[in-house]
Amino acid sequence: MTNVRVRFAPSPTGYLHVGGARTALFNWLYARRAGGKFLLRIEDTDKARSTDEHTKVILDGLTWLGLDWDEEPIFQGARVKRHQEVADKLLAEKRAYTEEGAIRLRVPPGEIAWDDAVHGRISFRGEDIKDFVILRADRSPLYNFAVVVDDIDMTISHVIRGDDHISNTPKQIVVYRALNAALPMFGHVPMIHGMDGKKLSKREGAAAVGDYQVKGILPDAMRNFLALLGWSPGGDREILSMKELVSLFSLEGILKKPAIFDLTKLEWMNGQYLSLASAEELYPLIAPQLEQLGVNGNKEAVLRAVAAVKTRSRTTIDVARQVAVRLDAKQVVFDEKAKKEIGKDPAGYRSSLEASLAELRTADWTPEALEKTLRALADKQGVAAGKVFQPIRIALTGGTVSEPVNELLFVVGKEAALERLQAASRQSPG
RNA sequence: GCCCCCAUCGUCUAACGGUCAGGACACCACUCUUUCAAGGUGGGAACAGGAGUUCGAUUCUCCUUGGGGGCACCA
Repeated sequence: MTNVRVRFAPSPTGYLHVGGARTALFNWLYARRAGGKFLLRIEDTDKARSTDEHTKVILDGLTWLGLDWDEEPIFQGARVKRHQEVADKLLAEKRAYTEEGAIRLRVPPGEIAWDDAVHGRISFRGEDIKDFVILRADRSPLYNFAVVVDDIDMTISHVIRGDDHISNTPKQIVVYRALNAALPMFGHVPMIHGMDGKKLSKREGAAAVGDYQVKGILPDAMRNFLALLGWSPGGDREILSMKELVSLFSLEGILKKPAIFDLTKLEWMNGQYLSLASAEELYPLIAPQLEQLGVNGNKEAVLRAVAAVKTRSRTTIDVARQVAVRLDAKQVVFDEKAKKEIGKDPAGYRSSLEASLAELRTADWTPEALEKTLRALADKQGVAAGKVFQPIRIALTGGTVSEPVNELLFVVGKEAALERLQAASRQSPG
């Protein structure tokens, strides 16, 4: 048993920012590593901006990333009575005073320092900090006060949060002191910046984890990528499972400098996870997207197509698009490169397809047999194998990139493939 | 303006006084191949600057510069 209790305390604003998601992940990893509790507190005191729907977005985002929590989430808005009670107590003890109806907490002079888990010792001076309001005239509590009251009541042992809270920490320490409560361990993790070096904004594509879900990123990849932004287990490890992350995580491994969010590397990592995943695992993610594209194929066919294309894909959207092309001729769109290839020699393109068709009609429809058949055809005609393969690839997919053509034929299926080749050999596309 | 934090390839990072400063993404070249956004091989690419401490600093200290964050009766 440990008494490690960490919390993630987002304010529900309608989306889970990647920075917040990473903070949640670090808290979660720390809790799980230590065998402690991971708790949630929703900072919903700003009623104008917070709704149940907004809270749900946060919870869904965490769930998507594979993060679970241990007790029912606490809602800060439901605790105002408690905040008022504590503020009144401080007032009675003369640690706070009234000013224009509001209650203001005294900040005594002297050093206010703590040993930060990621930065080491950080020190402020009480003289630099003004007495601050903890309860408004309408008796609603303020953030820096409410968080501490809640953290104390929840017996939070470690407060791991973004760097932007460093300058809130001395104020919060003043509250802990006024309440005679022991300080938790504070750890301030650096921010995540966009490619411009500034705070990550929606302008650079996506800033919320839900956006990446929509973009076709796998949760495992997202989690792996996020974990490595501002944290390192040391050494060269890159692809790390949830289990490995838990066993390797430590506060000491958190870097001090802000990290820049590199979408390209996220997509690369996603590609790695796509290659690793089985078609069966990917199926539930691909099927809805196919439906959206208006493609219906039986599961067997979809699985075969997924297996064929996932290695060459970076997102599940890529996968779905390519699967769609293989299952439904209507999804075939000729891209620029393909048109250019055909344009070089339209007659040759068609005659090559006709020759292949003649052989394929009677061929055994297995990848091995198909390759033999087509290579034999190329030999017979005295041309490079590519002359035979490439027109088929273009006719079948509308593009110049795919898995090996024999596998492609197999995935599309005999009947459909022959139809498409037949059609392509008769007319050159747009 | 005041307070605080930070500083290794373009980006993510390794290094915890002695390394030809390593890996990954991206990029380039070559290679494999029937194409590639796949595989393989190789290449260019960094210790912000200046003082110290030390036999020896990327590593420790200080300064400068640069970047970031915060200075609410927001969270």
